[in-house]
Amino acid sequence: MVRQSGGTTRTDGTYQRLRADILGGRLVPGQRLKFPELCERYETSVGAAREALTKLAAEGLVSTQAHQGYSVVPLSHEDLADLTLARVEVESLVLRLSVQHGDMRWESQAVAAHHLLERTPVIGPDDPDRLSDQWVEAHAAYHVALLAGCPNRRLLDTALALREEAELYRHWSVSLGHEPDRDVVGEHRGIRDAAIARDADLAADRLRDHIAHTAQLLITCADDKPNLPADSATR
Amino acid sequence: MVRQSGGTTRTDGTYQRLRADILGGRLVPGQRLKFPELCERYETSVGAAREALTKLAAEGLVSTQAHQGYSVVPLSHEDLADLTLARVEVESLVLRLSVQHGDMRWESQAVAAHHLLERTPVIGPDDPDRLSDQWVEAHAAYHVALLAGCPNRRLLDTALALREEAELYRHWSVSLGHEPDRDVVGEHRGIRDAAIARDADLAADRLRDHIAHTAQLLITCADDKPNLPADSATR
DNA sequence: CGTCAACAAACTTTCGAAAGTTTGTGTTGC
DNA sequence: GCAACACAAACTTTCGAAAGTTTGTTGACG
Repeated sequence: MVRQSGGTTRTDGTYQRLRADILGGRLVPGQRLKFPELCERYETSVGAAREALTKLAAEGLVSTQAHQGYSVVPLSHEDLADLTLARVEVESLVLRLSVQHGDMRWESQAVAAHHLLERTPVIGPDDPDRLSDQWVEAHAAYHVALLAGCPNRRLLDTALALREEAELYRHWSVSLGHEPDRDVVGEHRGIRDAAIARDADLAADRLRDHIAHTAQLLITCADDKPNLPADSATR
Repeated sequence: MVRQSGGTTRTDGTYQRLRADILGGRLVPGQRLKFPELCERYETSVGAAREALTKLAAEGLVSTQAHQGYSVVPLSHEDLADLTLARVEVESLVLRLSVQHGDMRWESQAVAAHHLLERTPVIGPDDPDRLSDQWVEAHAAYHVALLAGCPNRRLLDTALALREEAELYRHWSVSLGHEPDRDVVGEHRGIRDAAIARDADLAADRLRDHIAHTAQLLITCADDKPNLPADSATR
Protein backbone atom coordinates (compact mmCIF):
# COMPACT_ATOMS: atom_id res chain seq x y z
CA MET A 1 0.00 0.00 0.00
CA VAL A 2 1.25 3.42 -0.92
CA ARG A 3 0.88 6.03 1.81
CA GLN A 4 -1.00 9.06 0.62
CA SER A 5 1.02 12.24 0.54
CA GLY A 6 -0.70 14.99 2.50
CA GLY A 7 -4.04 13.93 3.89
CA THR A 8 -5.77 10.65 3.88
CA THR A 9 -6.89 10.98 0.31
CA ARG A 10 -5.22 12.09 -2.87
CA THR A 11 -7.85 14.69 -3.66
CA ASP A 12 -7.43 16.18 -0.24
CA GLY A 13 -3.69 16.31 -0.67
CA THR A 14 -3.82 18.29 -3.90
CA TYR A 15 -6.51 20.47 -2.37
CA GLN A 16 -4.23 21.35 0.53
CA ARG A 17 -1.23 22.02 -1.65
CA LEU A 18 -3.15 24.03 -4.19
CA ARG A 19 -4.72 26.08 -1.49
CA ALA A 20 -1.39 26.67 0.18
CA ASP A 21 0.10 27.77 -3.12
CA ILE A 22 -2.68 30.29 -3.71
CA LEU A 23 -2.56 31.65 -0.17
CA GLY A 24 1.21 31.64 -0.20
CA GLY A 25 1.29 33.71 -3.36
CA ARG A 26 2.96 31.11 -5.51
CA LEU A 27 0.00 31.29 -7.85
CA VAL A 28 -0.93 34.72 -9.14
CA PRO A 29 -4.51 35.98 -8.84
CA GLY A 30 -6.28 35.78 -12.16
CA GLN A 31 -3.93 33.10 -13.39
CA ARG A 32 -5.52 30.31 -15.35
CA LEU A 33 -5.16 26.84 -13.84
CA LYS A 34 -4.83 24.32 -16.65
CA PHE A 35 -5.15 20.66 -15.93
CA PRO A 36 -2.05 19.51 -17.75
CA GLU A 37 0.03 21.90 -15.69
CA LEU A 38 -1.70 21.04 -12.44
CA CYS A 39 -1.34 17.34 -12.99
CA GLU A 40 2.36 17.65 -13.49
CA ARG A 41 2.94 20.13 -10.69
CA TYR A 42 1.07 18.14 -8.09
CA GLU A 43 1.74 14.71 -9.51
CA THR A 44 -1.90 13.89 -9.67
CA SER A 45 -4.64 12.99 -12.10
CA VAL A 46 -7.24 15.15 -13.78
CA GLY A 47 -10.00 13.85 -11.57
CA ALA A 48 -8.26 14.65 -8.32
CA ALA A 49 -7.26 18.11 -9.49
CA ARG A 50 -10.78 18.77 -10.67
CA GLU A 51 -12.27 17.85 -7.35
CA ALA A 52 -9.80 19.97 -5.44
CA LEU A 53 -10.65 22.91 -7.67
CA THR A 54 -14.35 22.40 -7.13
CA LYS A 55 -13.80 22.64 -3.40
CA LEU A 56 -11.67 25.74 -3.73
CA ALA A 57 -14.24 27.33 -6.00
CA ALA A 58 -16.91 26.85 -3.36
CA GLU A 59 -14.56 28.43 -0.88
CA GLY A 60 -14.10 31.46 -3.08
CA LEU A 61 -10.41 31.07 -3.75
CA VAL A 62 -10.88 29.95 -7.33
CA SER A 63 -13.39 30.95 -9.96
CA THR A 64 -14.78 28.95 -12.84
CA GLN A 65 -17.00 29.05 -15.88
CA ALA A 66 -18.34 26.07 -17.71
CA HIS A 67 -15.98 24.81 -20.38
CA GLN A 68 -13.50 27.53 -19.64
CA GLY A 69 -11.70 25.96 -16.76
CA TYR A 70 -10.58 27.36 -13.47
CA SER A 71 -8.46 30.30 -12.44
CA VAL A 72 -7.21 31.85 -9.24
CA VAL A 73 -9.78 34.36 -8.07
CA PRO A 74 -8.97 37.80 -9.46
CA LEU A 75 -8.44 40.75 -7.14
CA SER A 76 -10.11 44.12 -7.54
CA HIS A 77 -10.73 47.25 -5.54
CA GLU A 78 -14.44 46.76 -5.68
CA ASP A 79 -14.18 43.26 -4.35
CA LEU A 80 -11.85 44.40 -1.60
CA ALA A 81 -14.46 46.86 -0.45
CA ASP A 82 -17.09 44.14 -0.40
CA LEU A 83 -14.80 41.79 1.42
CA THR A 84 -13.92 44.39 4.01
CA LEU A 85 -17.51 45.23 4.79
CA ALA A 86 -18.30 41.56 5.17
CA ARG A 87 -15.32 41.06 7.44
CA VAL A 88 -16.10 44.06 9.60
CA GLU A 89 -19.58 42.77 10.23
CA VAL A 90 -19.00 39.06 10.51
CA GLU A 91 -15.69 39.08 12.33
CA SER A 92 -16.83 41.55 14.94
CA LEU A 93 -19.93 39.46 15.50
CA VAL A 94 -17.90 36.30 15.89
CA LEU A 95 -15.47 38.01 18.23
CA ARG A 96 -18.36 39.17 20.35
CA LEU A 97 -19.64 35.62 20.61
CA SER A 98 -16.15 34.39 21.27
CA VAL A 99 -15.65 36.79 24.15
CA GLN A 100 -19.04 35.93 25.58
CA HIS A 101 -18.67 32.17 25.35
CA GLY A 102 -14.96 31.44 25.27
CA ASP A 103 -13.69 29.33 28.14
CA MET A 104 -10.43 29.59 30.03
CA ARG A 105 -8.61 27.50 27.51
CA TRP A 106 -9.61 29.93 24.76
CA GLU A 107 -8.53 32.84 26.91
CA SER A 108 -5.11 31.42 27.57
CA GLN A 109 -4.51 30.52 23.95
CA ALA A 110 -5.45 34.01 22.86
CA VAL A 111 -3.02 35.49 25.35
CA ALA A 112 -0.34 33.08 24.19
CA ALA A 113 -0.88 33.96 20.54
CA HIS A 114 -0.72 37.65 21.34
CA HIS A 115 2.46 37.19 23.33
CA LEU A 116 4.06 35.45 20.38
CA LEU A 117 2.88 38.13 17.99
CA GLU A 118 4.31 40.96 20.05
CA ARG A 119 7.69 39.28 20.18
CA THR A 120 7.91 38.44 16.50
CA PRO A 121 9.84 40.96 14.39
CA VAL A 122 7.58 42.67 11.88
CA ILE A 123 10.05 42.91 9.05
CA GLY A 124 12.21 40.07 7.93
CA PRO A 125 15.98 39.92 8.15
CA ASP A 126 16.60 40.04 4.41
CA ASP A 127 13.88 42.00 2.71
CA PRO A 128 13.76 45.57 4.03
CA ASP A 129 10.17 46.74 3.87
CA ARG A 130 8.24 43.55 3.39
CA LEU A 131 6.47 41.86 6.26
CA SER A 132 8.29 38.82 7.55
CA ASP A 133 6.63 35.49 6.92
CA GLN A 134 6.83 34.72 10.59
CA TRP A 135 4.99 37.88 11.55
CA VAL A 136 2.29 37.26 8.98
CA GLU A 137 1.83 33.80 10.38
CA ALA A 138 1.80 34.96 13.99
CA HIS A 139 -0.63 37.72 13.09
CA ALA A 140 -3.05 35.33 11.45
CA ALA A 141 -2.71 32.89 14.35
CA TYR A 142 -3.52 35.63 16.83
CA HIS A 143 -6.69 36.66 15.07
CA VAL A 144 -7.78 33.07 14.65
CA ALA A 145 -7.16 32.43 18.33
CA LEU A 146 -9.30 35.42 19.21
CA LEU A 147 -12.22 34.11 17.18
CA ALA A 148 -11.81 30.48 18.18
CA GLY A 149 -14.00 30.82 21.24
CA CYS A 150 -17.13 31.25 19.16
CA PRO A 151 -19.34 28.23 19.75
CA ASN A 152 -21.18 28.66 16.47
CA ARG A 153 -19.20 26.69 13.94
CA ARG A 154 -21.10 28.07 11.00
CA LEU A 155 -20.33 31.67 11.83
CA LEU A 156 -16.80 30.86 12.84
CA ASP A 157 -16.07 29.11 9.58
CA THR A 158 -17.50 32.00 7.61
CA ALA A 159 -15.30 34.44 9.46
CA LEU A 160 -12.21 32.32 8.91
CA ALA A 161 -12.94 31.97 5.22
CA LEU A 162 -13.27 35.72 4.89
CA ARG A 163 -9.99 36.22 6.74
CA GLU A 164 -8.26 33.94 4.31
CA GLU A 165 -9.47 35.88 1.33
CA ALA A 166 -8.28 39.03 3.00
CA GLU A 167 -4.84 37.50 3.41
CA LEU A 168 -4.70 37.20 -0.35
CA TYR A 169 -5.17 40.91 -0.72
CA ARG A 170 -2.61 41.63 1.96
CA HIS A 171 -0.12 39.40 0.25
CA TRP A 172 -0.52 41.01 -3.14
CA SER A 173 -0.44 44.59 -1.99
CA VAL A 174 2.67 46.68 -2.05
CA SER A 175 4.93 46.72 0.94
CA LEU A 176 3.09 48.53 3.68
CA GLY A 177 6.08 48.84 5.92
CA HIS A 178 5.79 52.57 6.43
CA GLU A 179 2.30 53.12 7.72
CA PRO A 180 1.65 56.78 8.41
CA ASP A 181 0.64 57.19 12.00
CA ARG A 182 -0.76 53.94 13.15
CA ASP A 183 -0.11 51.90 16.22
CA VAL A 184 -0.78 48.38 15.09
CA VAL A 185 0.79 46.91 18.19
CA GLY A 186 -1.46 49.06 20.32
CA GLU A 187 -4.51 48.01 18.37
CA HIS A 188 -3.73 44.35 18.88
CA ARG A 189 -3.14 44.87 22.56
CA GLY A 190 -6.36 46.83 22.85
CA ILE A 191 -8.37 44.02 21.36
CA ARG A 192 -6.70 41.51 23.61
CA ASP A 193 -7.35 43.56 26.72
CA ALA A 194 -11.00 44.06 25.91
CA ALA A 195 -11.36 40.37 25.19
CA ILE A 196 -9.71 39.29 28.43
CA ALA A 197 -11.79 41.80 30.33
CA ARG A 198 -14.78 40.10 28.73
CA ASP A 199 -16.01 43.37 27.32
CA ALA A 200 -17.52 41.92 24.17
CA ASP A 201 -18.79 45.15 22.70
CA LEU A 202 -15.54 47.02 23.20
CA ALA A 203 -13.52 44.17 21.72
CA ALA A 204 -15.85 43.98 18.73
CA ASP A 205 -15.62 47.73 18.16
CA ARG A 206 -11.86 47.70 18.33
CA LEU A 207 -11.70 44.84 15.88
CA ARG A 208 -13.98 46.72 13.50
CA ASP A 209 -11.61 49.64 13.54
CA HIS A 210 -8.61 47.40 13.16
CA ILE A 211 -10.00 45.71 10.07
CA ALA A 212 -11.26 48.92 8.55
CA HIS A 213 -7.92 50.65 9.07
CA THR A 214 -5.95 47.87 7.47
CA ALA A 215 -8.28 47.73 4.50
CA GLN A 216 -8.19 51.48 4.10
CA LEU A 217 -4.43 51.29 3.93
CA LEU A 218 -4.56 48.60 1.28
CA ILE A 219 -6.99 50.61 -0.79
CA THR A 220 -5.12 53.90 -0.77
CA CYS A 221 -1.89 52.05 -1.11
CA ALA A 222 -3.16 50.22 -4.16
CA ASP A 223 -4.55 53.41 -5.60
CA ASP A 224 -1.10 54.93 -5.60
CA LYS A 225 0.65 52.01 -7.17
CA PRO A 226 -1.93 49.78 -8.73
CA ASN A 227 0.10 46.61 -8.68
CA LEU A 228 -2.76 44.27 -8.03
CA PRO A 229 -1.90 41.63 -10.56
CA ALA A 230 -5.48 40.84 -11.46
CA ASP A 231 -5.82 43.76 -13.81
CA SER A 232 -2.88 42.72 -15.89
CA ALA A 233 -3.56 39.03 -15.77
CA THR A 234 -5.07 36.66 -18.30
CA ARG A 235 -7.91 37.38 -20.63
CA MET B 1 -23.79 16.42 -30.35
CA VAL B 2 -25.95 15.49 -27.41
CA ARG B 3 -27.55 18.40 -25.61
CA GLN B 4 -26.77 18.41 -21.92
CA SER B 5 -29.77 17.87 -19.69
CA GLY B 6 -30.10 20.62 -17.11
CA GLY B 7 -27.25 23.08 -17.23
CA THR B 8 -24.42 23.41 -19.60
CA THR B 9 -22.46 20.61 -18.08
CA ARG B 10 -23.31 17.16 -16.84
CA THR B 11 -21.83 17.73 -13.41
CA ASP B 12 -23.91 20.84 -13.02
CA GLY B 13 -27.03 18.98 -14.03
CA THR B 14 -26.63 16.29 -11.39
CA TYR B 15 -25.71 18.96 -8.89
CA GLN B 16 -28.95 20.80 -9.54
CA ARG B 17 -31.10 17.69 -9.40
CA LEU B 18 -29.41 16.33 -6.31
CA ARG B 19 -29.76 19.63 -4.56
CA ALA B 20 -33.40 19.89 -5.53
CA ASP B 21 -34.02 16.39 -4.21
CA ILE B 22 -32.45 17.21 -0.85
CA LEU B 23 -34.26 20.51 -0.51
CA GLY B 24 -37.48 18.99 -1.75
CA GLY B 25 -37.34 16.31 0.88
CA ARG B 26 -37.03 13.42 -1.52
CA LEU B 27 -33.79 12.47 0.18
CA VAL B 28 -33.94 12.00 3.92
CA PRO B 29 -31.47 13.83 6.18
CA GLY B 30 -28.78 11.48 7.40
CA GLN B 31 -29.34 9.16 4.47
CA ARG B 32 -26.21 7.72 2.93
CA LEU B 33 -25.62 8.61 -0.71
CA LYS B 34 -23.99 5.66 -2.41
CA PHE B 35 -22.49 6.08 -5.83
CA PRO B 36 -24.08 3.05 -7.45
CA GLU B 37 -27.51 4.36 -6.48
CA LEU B 38 -26.75 7.92 -7.48
CA CYS B 39 -25.40 6.89 -10.85
CA GLU B 40 -28.54 5.00 -11.66
CA ARG B 41 -30.94 7.58 -10.27
CA TYR B 42 -29.39 10.49 -12.11
CA GLU B 43 -28.14 8.60 -15.10
CA THR B 44 -24.63 9.82 -14.61
CA SER B 45 -21.14 8.56 -13.93
CA VAL B 46 -19.22 8.30 -10.68
CA GLY B 47 -17.06 11.28 -11.53
CA ALA B 48 -19.93 13.62 -12.16
CA ALA B 49 -21.79 12.53 -9.04
CA ARG B 50 -18.65 12.91 -7.00
CA GLU B 51 -18.08 16.44 -8.17
CA ALA B 52 -21.67 17.42 -7.51
CA LEU B 53 -21.39 16.02 -4.00
CA THR B 54 -18.19 17.93 -3.38
CA LYS B 55 -19.98 21.13 -4.24
CA LEU B 56 -22.93 20.30 -2.05
CA ALA B 57 -20.62 19.41 0.81
CA ALA B 58 -19.00 22.83 0.60
CA GLU B 59 -22.48 24.32 0.67
CA GLY B 60 -23.33 22.45 3.83
CA LEU B 61 -26.13 20.31 2.42
CA VAL B 62 -24.11 17.14 2.43
CA SER B 63 -21.48 15.84 4.81
CA THR B 64 -18.56 13.59 4.14
CA GLN B 65 -15.68 11.72 5.71
CA ALA B 66 -12.75 10.26 3.86
CA HIS B 67 -13.39 6.74 2.62
CA GLN B 68 -16.84 6.73 4.11
CA GLY B 69 -18.73 8.44 1.37
CA TYR B 70 -21.31 11.15 1.46
CA SER B 71 -24.65 11.54 3.18
CA VAL B 72 -27.38 14.12 3.41
CA VAL B 73 -26.56 16.45 6.26
CA PRO B 74 -28.17 15.20 9.48
CA LEU B 75 -30.56 17.40 11.44
CA SER B 76 -30.32 18.01 15.16
CA HIS B 77 -31.69 20.38 17.73
CA GLU B 78 -28.26 21.66 18.56
CA ASP B 79 -27.54 22.43 14.95
CA LEU B 80 -30.88 24.13 14.55
CA ALA B 81 -30.00 26.46 17.40
CA ASP B 82 -26.66 27.28 15.76
CA LEU B 83 -28.29 27.81 12.42
CA THR B 84 -30.94 30.07 13.87
CA LEU B 85 -28.44 32.29 15.65
CA ALA B 86 -26.43 32.59 12.46
CA ARG B 87 -29.54 33.43 10.48
CA VAL B 88 -30.78 36.00 12.95
CA GLU B 89 -27.50 37.83 12.77
CA VAL B 90 -26.61 37.49 9.12
CA GLU B 91 -30.06 37.84 7.61
CA SER B 92 -30.90 40.91 9.62
CA LEU B 93 -27.61 42.45 8.59
CA VAL B 94 -28.23 41.69 4.95
CA LEU B 95 -31.75 43.03 5.14
CA ARG B 96 -30.43 46.24 6.66
CA LEU B 97 -28.01 46.63 3.76
CA SER B 98 -30.73 45.71 1.33
CA VAL B 99 -33.05 48.39 2.66
CA GLN B 100 -30.28 50.94 2.64
CA HIS B 101 -29.03 50.24 -0.85
CA GLY B 102 -31.90 48.62 -2.72
CA ASP B 103 -33.10 50.53 -5.76
CA MET B 104 -36.61 51.01 -7.05
CA ARG B 105 -36.52 47.77 -8.94
CA TRP B 106 -35.73 45.90 -5.74
CA GLU B 107 -38.51 47.72 -3.95
CA SER B 108 -41.09 46.83 -6.54
CA GLN B 109 -40.06 43.20 -6.69
CA ALA B 110 -40.28 42.92 -2.93
CA VAL B 111 -43.76 44.39 -2.99
CA ALA B 112 -44.73 42.04 -5.78
CA ALA B 113 -43.42 39.00 -3.93
CA HIS B 114 -45.28 40.03 -0.81
CA HIS B 115 -48.46 40.55 -2.74
CA LEU B 116 -48.18 37.06 -4.16
CA LEU B 117 -47.46 35.60 -0.74
CA GLU B 118 -50.50 37.20 0.87
CA ARG B 119 -52.74 35.83 -1.83
CA THR B 120 -51.40 32.29 -1.76
CA PRO B 121 -53.36 29.86 0.41
CA VAL B 122 -51.29 28.64 3.32
CA ILE B 123 -52.60 25.11 3.43
CA GLY B 124 -52.95 22.92 0.38
CA PRO B 125 -56.17 21.64 -1.07
CA ASP B 126 -55.57 17.98 -0.23
CA ASP B 127 -53.45 17.69 2.89
CA PRO B 128 -55.20 19.35 5.85
CA ASP B 129 -52.52 20.70 8.15
CA ARG B 130 -49.46 20.69 5.97
CA LEU B 131 -48.20 23.85 4.30
CA SER B 132 -48.95 24.01 0.63
CA ASP B 133 -46.02 23.75 -1.73
CA GLN B 134 -47.08 26.96 -3.37
CA TRP B 135 -47.09 28.86 -0.11
CA VAL B 136 -43.66 27.51 0.83
CA GLU B 137 -42.36 28.63 -2.53
CA ALA B 138 -43.96 32.06 -2.32
CA HIS B 139 -42.69 32.47 1.22
CA ALA B 140 -39.13 31.68 0.23
CA ALA B 141 -39.40 33.95 -2.81
CA TYR B 142 -40.61 36.82 -0.63
CA HIS B 143 -37.72 36.55 1.78
CA VAL B 144 -35.22 36.24 -1.04
CA ALA B 145 -36.70 39.30 -2.72
CA LEU B 146 -36.34 41.24 0.50
CA LEU B 147 -32.66 40.41 0.77
CA ALA B 148 -31.89 40.80 -2.92
CA GLY B 149 -31.15 44.50 -2.64
CA CYS B 150 -27.97 43.88 -0.70
CA PRO B 151 -25.06 44.98 -2.89
CA ASN B 152 -22.59 42.76 -1.11
CA ARG B 153 -22.68 39.47 -2.93
CA ARG B 154 -20.62 37.68 -0.34
CA LEU B 155 -22.98 38.48 2.49
CA LEU B 156 -26.02 37.94 0.34
CA ASP B 157 -24.87 34.49 -0.71
CA THR B 158 -24.14 33.55 2.87
CA ALA B 159 -27.61 34.61 3.93
CA LEU B 160 -29.24 32.68 1.11
CA ALA B 161 -27.26 29.56 1.92
CA LEU B 162 -28.36 29.77 5.52
CA ARG B 163 -31.98 30.21 4.46
CA GLU B 164 -31.76 27.08 2.39
CA GLU B 165 -30.52 25.04 5.27
CA ALA B 166 -33.33 26.39 7.36
CA GLU B 167 -35.81 25.27 4.72
CA LEU B 168 -34.59 21.74 5.30
CA TYR B 169 -35.52 21.97 8.95
CA ARG B 170 -38.87 23.47 8.12
CA HIS B 171 -39.58 20.69 5.67
CA TRP B 172 -38.75 17.93 8.09
CA SER B 173 -40.61 19.30 11.06
CA VAL B 174 -44.06 18.22 11.99
CA SER B 175 -46.99 20.05 10.55
CA LEU B 176 -47.07 23.46 12.15
CA GLY B 177 -50.50 24.35 10.96
CA HIS B 178 -51.89 25.31 14.32
CA GLU B 179 -49.56 27.93 15.66
CA PRO B 180 -50.70 29.20 19.05
CA ASP B 181 -51.15 32.91 18.88
CA ARG B 182 -49.03 34.17 16.07
CA ASP B 183 -49.79 36.53 13.26
CA VAL B 184 -47.44 35.41 10.51
CA VAL B 185 -49.21 37.46 7.92
CA GLY B 186 -48.84 40.51 10.10
CA GLU B 187 -45.16 39.82 10.63
CA HIS B 188 -44.55 39.62 6.91
CA ARG B 189 -46.47 42.80 6.30
CA GLY B 190 -44.57 44.53 9.08
CA ILE B 191 -41.24 43.69 7.54
CA ARG B 192 -42.42 44.84 4.15
CA ASP B 193 -43.71 48.13 5.49
CA ALA B 194 -40.50 48.88 7.34
CA ALA B 195 -38.49 48.01 4.26
CA ILE B 196 -40.53 50.21 1.95
CA ALA B 197 -40.37 53.01 4.49
CA ARG B 198 -36.59 52.56 4.30
CA ASP B 199 -36.39 52.08 8.03
CA ALA B 200 -33.49 49.64 7.96
CA ASP B 201 -33.20 49.14 11.68
CA LEU B 202 -36.87 48.48 12.19
CA ALA B 203 -37.00 46.07 9.29
CA ALA B 204 -33.95 44.23 10.61
CA ASP B 205 -35.45 43.98 14.08
CA ARG B 206 -38.71 42.66 12.77
CA LEU B 207 -36.91 40.08 10.70
CA ARG B 208 -34.93 38.98 13.73
CA ASP B 209 -38.14 38.37 15.63
CA HIS B 210 -39.69 36.62 12.67
CA ILE B 211 -36.81 34.19 12.34
CA ALA B 212 -36.51 33.61 16.06
CA HIS B 213 -40.23 32.94 16.40
CA THR B 214 -40.29 30.42 13.59
CA ALA B 215 -37.28 28.63 14.97
CA GLN B 216 -38.73 28.59 18.45
CA LEU B 217 -41.79 26.95 17.06
CA LEU B 218 -39.76 24.30 15.29
CA ILE B 219 -37.80 23.55 18.44
CA THR B 220 -40.72 23.18 20.81
CA CYS B 221 -42.66 21.41 18.13
CA ALA B 222 -39.86 18.95 17.62
CA ASP B 223 -39.51 18.46 21.35
CA ASP B 224 -43.08 17.28 21.52
CA LYS B 225 -42.89 14.86 18.67
CA PRO B 226 -39.28 14.24 17.88
CA ASN B 227 -39.72 13.21 14.30
CA LEU B 228 -36.55 14.71 12.98
CA PRO B 229 -35.42 11.76 10.94
CA ALA B 230 -31.73 12.35 11.63
CA ASP B 231 -31.80 10.68 15.00
CA SER B 232 -33.20 7.48 13.65
CA ALA B 233 -31.17 7.47 10.47
CA THR B 234 -27.99 5.68 9.56
CA ARG B 235 -25.20 4.92 11.90
C1' DC C 1 -19.84 -17.42 25.43
C1' DG C 2 -17.05 -13.86 23.90
C1' DT C 3 -12.92 -12.34 21.25
C1' DC C 4 -10.17 -12.18 17.59
C1' DA C 5 -8.53 -12.99 12.97
C1' DA C 6 -9.15 -14.01 8.24
C1' DC C 7 -12.12 -13.64 4.47
C1' DA C 8 -15.71 -11.72 1.37
C1' DA C 9 -18.76 -8.23 -0.25
C1' DA C 10 -19.79 -3.50 -1.11
C1' DC C 11 -18.34 0.75 -1.65
C1' DT C 12 -15.05 4.67 -2.31
C1' DT C 13 -11.23 6.51 -4.60
C1' DT C 14 -8.13 6.97 -8.51
C1' DC C 15 -6.66 7.01 -13.15
C1' DG C 16 -6.07 7.91 -18.09
C1' DA C 17 -7.88 7.78 -22.39
C1' DA C 18 -12.08 9.07 -25.38
C1' DA C 19 -15.37 12.58 -26.44
C1' DG C 20 -16.71 17.27 -26.72
C1' DT C 21 -15.67 22.60 -26.52
C1' DT C 22 -13.35 26.46 -26.98
C1' DT C 23 -9.64 29.11 -28.89
C1' DG C 24 -6.37 30.35 -32.25
C1' DT C 25 -4.75 30.14 -37.11
C1' DG C 26 -4.71 30.18 -41.85
C1' DT C 27 -7.34 30.44 -46.10
C1' DT C 28 -10.77 31.74 -49.24
C1' DG C 29 -13.87 35.00 -51.24
C1' DC C 30 -15.10 39.76 -51.89
C1' DG D 1 -7.16 44.77 -47.03
C1' DC D 2 -11.16 42.69 -44.45
C1' DA D 3 -14.67 39.41 -43.08
C1' DA D 4 -16.28 34.96 -42.81
C1' DC D 5 -15.28 30.29 -42.78
C1' DA D 6 -13.00 25.97 -42.02
C1' DC D 7 -9.39 23.61 -39.82
C1' DA D 8 -6.17 22.44 -36.16
C1' DA D 9 -4.45 22.65 -31.55
C1' DA D 10 -5.22 22.83 -26.70
C1' DC D 11 -7.96 22.26 -23.20
C1' DT D 12 -12.12 20.76 -20.54
C1' DT D 13 -15.39 17.35 -19.55
C1' DT D 14 -16.93 12.60 -19.18
C1' DC D 15 -16.66 7.79 -18.47
C1' DG D 16 -15.92 3.15 -16.56
C1' DA D 17 -12.93 -0.08 -15.01
C1' DA D 18 -8.86 -1.03 -11.74
C1' DA D 19 -7.06 -0.31 -7.21
C1' DG D 20 -7.69 0.50 -2.43
C1' DT D 21 -10.78 0.86 2.06
C1' DT D 22 -14.18 -0.02 4.92
C1' DT D 23 -17.77 -3.00 6.64
C1' DG D 24 -19.92 -7.27 7.66
C1' DT D 25 -19.49 -12.37 8.20
C1' DT D 26 -17.75 -16.66 9.23
C1' DG D 27 -14.99 -19.76 11.87
C1' DA D 28 -11.54 -20.90 15.12
C1' DC D 29 -9.59 -20.28 19.55
C1' DG D 30 -9.29 -19.06 24.44
